[in-house]
Amino acid sequence: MTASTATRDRILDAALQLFGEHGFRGTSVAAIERAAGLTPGAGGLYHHFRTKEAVLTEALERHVGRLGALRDIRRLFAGVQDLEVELTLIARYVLAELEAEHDLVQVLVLESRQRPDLVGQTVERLVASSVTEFAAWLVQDWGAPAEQARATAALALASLFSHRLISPTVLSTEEFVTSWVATFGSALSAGSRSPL
Amino acid sequence: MTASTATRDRILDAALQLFGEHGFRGTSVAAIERAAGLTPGAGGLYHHFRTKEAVLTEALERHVGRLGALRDIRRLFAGVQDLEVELTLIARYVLAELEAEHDLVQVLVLESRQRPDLVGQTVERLVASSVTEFAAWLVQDWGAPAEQARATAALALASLFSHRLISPTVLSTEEFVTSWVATFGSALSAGSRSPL
Amino acid sequence: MTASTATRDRILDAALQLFGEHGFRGTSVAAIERAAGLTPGAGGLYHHFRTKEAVLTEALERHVGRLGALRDIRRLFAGVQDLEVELTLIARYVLAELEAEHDLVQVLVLESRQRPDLVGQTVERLVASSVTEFAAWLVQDWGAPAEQARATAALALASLFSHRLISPTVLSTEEFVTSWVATFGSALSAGSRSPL
Amino acid sequence: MTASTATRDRILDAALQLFGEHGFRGTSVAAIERAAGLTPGAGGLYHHFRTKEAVLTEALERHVGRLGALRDIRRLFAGVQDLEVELTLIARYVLAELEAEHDLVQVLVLESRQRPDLVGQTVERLVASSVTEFAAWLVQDWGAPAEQARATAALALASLFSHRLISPTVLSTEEFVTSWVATFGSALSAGSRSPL
DNA sequence: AATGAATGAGCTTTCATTCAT
DNA sequence: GATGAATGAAAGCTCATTCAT
Repeated sequence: MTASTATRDRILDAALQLFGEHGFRGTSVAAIERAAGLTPGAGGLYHHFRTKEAVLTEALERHVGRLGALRDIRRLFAGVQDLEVELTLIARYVLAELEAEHDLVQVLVLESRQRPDLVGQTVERLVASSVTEFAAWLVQDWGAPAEQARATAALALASLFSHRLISPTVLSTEEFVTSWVATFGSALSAGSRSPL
Repeated sequence: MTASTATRDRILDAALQLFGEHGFRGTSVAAIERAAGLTPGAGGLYHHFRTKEAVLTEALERHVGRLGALRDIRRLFAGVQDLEVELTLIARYVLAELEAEHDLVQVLVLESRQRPDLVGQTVERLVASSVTEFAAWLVQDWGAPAEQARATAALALASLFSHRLISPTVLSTEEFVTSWVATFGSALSAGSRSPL
Repeated sequence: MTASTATRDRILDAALQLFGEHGFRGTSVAAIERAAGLTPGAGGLYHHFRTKEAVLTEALERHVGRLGALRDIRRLFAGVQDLEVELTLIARYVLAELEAEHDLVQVLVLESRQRPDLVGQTVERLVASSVTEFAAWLVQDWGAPAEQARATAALALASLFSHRLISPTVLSTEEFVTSWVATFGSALSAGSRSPL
Repeated sequence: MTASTATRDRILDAALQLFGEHGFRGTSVAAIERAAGLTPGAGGLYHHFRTKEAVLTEALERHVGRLGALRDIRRLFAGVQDLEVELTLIARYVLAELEAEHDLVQVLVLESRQRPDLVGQTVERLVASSVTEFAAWLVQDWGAPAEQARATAALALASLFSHRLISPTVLSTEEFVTSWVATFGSALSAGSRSPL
């Protein structure tokens, strides 16, 4: 079972990376086996998973937990006092998470249309809970009006999600973060004074 | 020539839609032929295109021009006087364009990793020019400081690009637009007074 | 009909050459059309021939007549008096004919197994009549014993047919001819004196 | 390994035969599979060979060694004393070899134009070494003058190579051999007395 | 647990042939 | 007489999956 588990994990990691690089259809079972150190094409994968699809499902389940860390925003950044400092920390943290789980993100992007049930729901849940957490933090720690908080949180996260489209071609990550903090910092300040 | 051109166009349209739905690899030539009204599997497509890949290339070329309309921001929305009104128009316009060319956007997202030369460059050019145009508009019409304009424009467009991730699950499009206008409107007002 | 005949002939010539180069199956109708100056793939060939096979049949018929010239040995080389001189002329003539109709020879070689009825019989007839003519010449002009003449003629022609296998790698054509004349010249002299 | 090797060999044998009968292009992978006892069209062949072309290459390599036996002329027929007896043995041996490896010979003939590098060189090497061996035997055992020996050997083998064109239509194999021995026997005798 | 072999279904592409223009 | 378009059939090859060893 020890060896078994090790192989299982190697398969899952290899698969997620390959799925992220070439998509689900673009990745053959043989390629996964090769990347996991098994003989390609010999079907060794099927001792650990019933189908190729099951590999995807389990790989997502296994990795999605980590991205869930986005939900911990409130816990992680409570009590720093200064809005701009905290926003900067959050932006860097979210971008770092997205980067660390880039394979996963890529799979989610690539496969969400093909597997709305499996992947689509995962994405929705992830986005929804992140927004909710972010919004709650804005309300609790910074006294943002509830109506506005959710919308601002959604917008702020939305722009972070598109970071890869902007950086590094159009803007460096640093400039991106600075601008992000300034924009949403000022929006929040303005908002608290006179909510939309 | 009439029938020929008609079939060609039908193939291109069908292909782009299918590529957007199932990706390039996930779309068979037979499926494209069927969607274009040809006998599936009979290879009729090859009377119009040398390879399946050539279909992708031409479909992108043909449709990218339209999305290029994003570059016309300055021309379209000059002279409305009121910042909030103009921003609202812009947001709606960009979202409508993204929606109208959703097949294309989807293909760009799905295939940009597999075909960095063909698709990746297209995306980069599209994003870069949109940001540039938007920034120029901010500077010329609203006196935004040049340094800040580019960063704000990038951020504003980035959040629009992620709209589909947010709406309708988390926020309705209307709420999204309202919030977007408020956020970037206030950021710009604040920015002009005291640039970063 | 004039233009028609011209196109017909161009098709036949182009086809025979291509068949010789790439075989019957290896030559597409489109390739023949292109080589004949028609639009490839447009089926123009079918205004002149019912099928691709018919092109082969007619091309063979048309060209086989020329190779038949091998049968004219007797007429061409009667009365030169000197055996070695005449044999040299014959060798060169046969090799030149084989070279001139090399496309045809190649087709006969390539397709004789696939089409024993069409091609195989042609080859057999060609070989048989050449041998007969050559033997008759040996008997009439050089007094070779009839029993031996046919066998020697067969052997002599057989080695000429393999000339391409030998020249130029192993022997130059000149050396080949010289040796051929010496060999069969001496065989005939020896034979007439003391038949096998 | 047993089953594997058996299937591999069955594929190679089936392929060579089919290539000889219908040529390389005329033989489908499915046909080879069927002839080798695999499910036609299922691609089982590709577990043993990377491409159809690789099957040809390996089949040639595997069988060419046997035809190489033509090079053993000297060793096989040393010391029989009587020229006519030895020539008869040689003729029968070479014809038997050509007959035994008729599939191979046929492939070499059919494909030498399409694949000059793979097949053409094989043929050239085979012919050249046969001629060289035959000539050496003539020189060593029968004192033939070196200049003449090579040319006579080339001619003698050339006529054997064309045997199939002659027999059985024009001459029986027996008559062919008898005539061959007489012709080249007398040429050699004449040659030794008065070399060209 | 891993492998070599096999298979059914699918893929992209080619091609001989037909037909309306 | 020639062309553009279409089609049925088949080609070489890939692949997810199964199974005996």
